[in-house]
Amino acid sequence: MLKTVMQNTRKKQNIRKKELINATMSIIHETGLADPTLAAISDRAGLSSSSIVSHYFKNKQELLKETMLDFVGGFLGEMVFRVAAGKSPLEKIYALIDANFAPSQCTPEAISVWMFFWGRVPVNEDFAEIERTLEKYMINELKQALIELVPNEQVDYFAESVIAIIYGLWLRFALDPKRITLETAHKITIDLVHARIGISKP
Amino acid sequence: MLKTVMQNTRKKQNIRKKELINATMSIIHETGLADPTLAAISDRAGLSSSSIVSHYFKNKQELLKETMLDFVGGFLGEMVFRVAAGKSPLEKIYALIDANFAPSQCTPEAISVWMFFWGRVPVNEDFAEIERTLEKYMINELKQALIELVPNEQVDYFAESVIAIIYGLWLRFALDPKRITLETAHKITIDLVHARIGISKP
Amino acid sequence: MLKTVMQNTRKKQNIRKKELINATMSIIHETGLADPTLAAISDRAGLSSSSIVSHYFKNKQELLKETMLDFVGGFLGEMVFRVAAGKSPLEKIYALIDANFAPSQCTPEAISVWMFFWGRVPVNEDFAEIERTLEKYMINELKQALIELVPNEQVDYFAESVIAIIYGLWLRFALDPKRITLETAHKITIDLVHARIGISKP
Amino acid sequence: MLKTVMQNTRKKQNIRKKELINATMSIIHETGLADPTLAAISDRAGLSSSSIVSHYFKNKQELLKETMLDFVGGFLGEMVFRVAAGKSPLEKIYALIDANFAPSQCTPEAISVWMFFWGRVPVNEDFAEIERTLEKYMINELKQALIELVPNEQVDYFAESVIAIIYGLWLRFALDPKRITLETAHKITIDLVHARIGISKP
DNA sequence: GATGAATGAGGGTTCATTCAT
DNA sequence: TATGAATGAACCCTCATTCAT
Repeated sequence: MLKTVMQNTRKKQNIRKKELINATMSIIHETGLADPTLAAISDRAGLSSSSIVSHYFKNKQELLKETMLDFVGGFLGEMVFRVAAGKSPLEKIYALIDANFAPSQCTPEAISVWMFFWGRVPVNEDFAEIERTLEKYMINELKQALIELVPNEQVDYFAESVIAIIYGLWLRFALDPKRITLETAHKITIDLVHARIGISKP
Repeated sequence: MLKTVMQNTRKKQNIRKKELINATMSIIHETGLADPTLAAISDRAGLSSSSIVSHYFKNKQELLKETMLDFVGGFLGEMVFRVAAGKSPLEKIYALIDANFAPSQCTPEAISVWMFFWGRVPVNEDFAEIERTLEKYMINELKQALIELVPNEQVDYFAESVIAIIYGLWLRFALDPKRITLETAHKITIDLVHARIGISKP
Repeated sequence: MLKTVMQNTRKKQNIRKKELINATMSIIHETGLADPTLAAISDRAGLSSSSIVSHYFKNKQELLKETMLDFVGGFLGEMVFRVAAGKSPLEKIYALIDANFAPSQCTPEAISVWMFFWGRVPVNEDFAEIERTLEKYMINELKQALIELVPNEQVDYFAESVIAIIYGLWLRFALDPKRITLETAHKITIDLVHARIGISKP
Repeated sequence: MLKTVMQNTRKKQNIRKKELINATMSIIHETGLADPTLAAISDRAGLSSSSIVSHYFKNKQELLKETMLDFVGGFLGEMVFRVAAGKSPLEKIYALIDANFAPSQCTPEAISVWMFFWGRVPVNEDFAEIERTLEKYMINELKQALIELVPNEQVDYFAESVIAIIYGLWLRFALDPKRITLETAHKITIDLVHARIGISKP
């Protein structure tokens, strides 16, 4: 009985936290990557005062960190899941690419948040740590697949190529979504893989 | 006589402006991509008061805009010059890639300024306009070279691939310079071009 | 029966109040005489929410007032008891001095609370009233003893001297406990009494 | 010429700083030893916004520290001067006592500031350092005089007695100025000295 | 009785900008 | 040209208090 109450409380609290996190992402998108203010965030979340934030998060930085953990973590989870479902090495690579260009990552809001995140990585140690984790997982999954497709000594090099093209297309897309469609971006990446693997197997 | 005085004055004024622009870049680098404050900038420029800035620039935004014009313009000029020196289409492409990984663009400070610039493009219309110009020139030079190397209908697609990999490697390098050397980044780009052209000419 | 329940309830309530009062003193000591926050106090008392305080006290000021009543009242009671036990006028004066330097008043926490109290007297009317009561009792006890030792017209003057030296040594001790030991402080006061009475009876 | 300008500027700045310091003391007195707010201070100084304070002081703590340096320093200077003017050891002790009860230290505002200062010494390290300096000088002057009046081994003990009675009377006076006049306080101290020296020379 | 949610006021600080000199 | 003075807006954060459960 007590347990139920506590779970409900816990759940309720998490719901409100999630609402604030969502509000944060929403505001980041809306104000164009500028530092979101707590006032705007709490207003968006339907709360009346910015002081409520400290009820749920230690401070602004903590809110931002948890927002990114939620966001990047969501992507990471989806990616790992997709890759795991790949039957062959090549399929796994495709899955990884697909994850990067998945609809959930391509909404205007998601793009804004990614840009916000990347732009702050060099300044924000919390963000940097998240980025390191993200990159570790991505590069790891990629290498595990590549190792069966290319000579050992070329794995690192190929992995870097694939990651780079994904990041690059993402950046291009974010800088001006009208310049390139996601489909094209997706295709370019796949083609690159083909080309690289093609020339690596004489 | 008066003209000479005015020219001197004008020249002097430009010198001071350049000093402030350099100070701006210096501070951007030092404070880690955070919004530089006028106080920090004027201090770095050896001026004692931040109010002096409005003698040379309308406001902070104007200073930032001119800083980016100076910085991005410098890169653009160098790039155009290098490409023009290329004897063949392929050489021109190499030249364009070389320009992107040129030493002048790879100092820690230059990397910081690039990141600052890119991160603000979605927020700052002035920056966005500069970015559009930059991209127009780059893509133009690239296409002029590609048109002689690949079928017409593939030019856009190839150009986008090359630009994307450059941007991607840049982003990777900026996020963590220790993860990849510029030499590797350079080589990956060149290899990509080879691979793409390779598979496009069976 | 009902009465018993109510008494128990009343007793329980008083226990909780006392816990909060103790917590208040504990926090005052720990945070170094700064204004204690209700959050810190309720946390120290083992309660999870600061809002519980208003169940037991009207508001923060009331809690502080009752804390001081408890603390100063404790000292006052002890002092009155000690003085009453004195057999002669001189013994009563000694008892009064002893009470001021009694172990219970000399713990680091007690010193902090005294300092907090004195420092707030000029600001806090509740505290001021408590201080007036304290002083009234002390000076009264002192004068009743002195009246048998010195000429009538000098009683006020002597009383003031003794009280002042006690307060002064206390302040000195509180400002830096390492500068003077309590034993020395005690001795100085006794000596003063001797000296004063000595010269008053040629 | 330039020097004159700089001096004027410097002087002007110091004038404004002094105004803010005076405003701080004024507000401390008026709001009854509570932490003065920058808004109240700048308002009192005739400035419109609290932000101006950071033009002259790093932050609030710095303003408070300099206020106390100014205030306590003023007393210390006066005391040292008075003591130096004393012709004999006894005169020097009288001078020290006089300094403590000098009119400049006995205005209602001065009393408030002293109470504010003492109350914060245990919390504020800057204040503590000032207090240590003050006490060092006072005790030093006192001992130099006492050494010619009482046996060597009693100097410390006597000095502590005198300081304590001064502090005590001060505290008494501050807690309720109506309870004791400064004249009486002064007389009590002098009498104590007589009494102590009297009994020390059998 | 006890908890967590929510509010609103207030404070210190930063900063771009304007103005007088 | 250059400086220092001054302003006002904005922001984050703390905290006592109230309310529903």
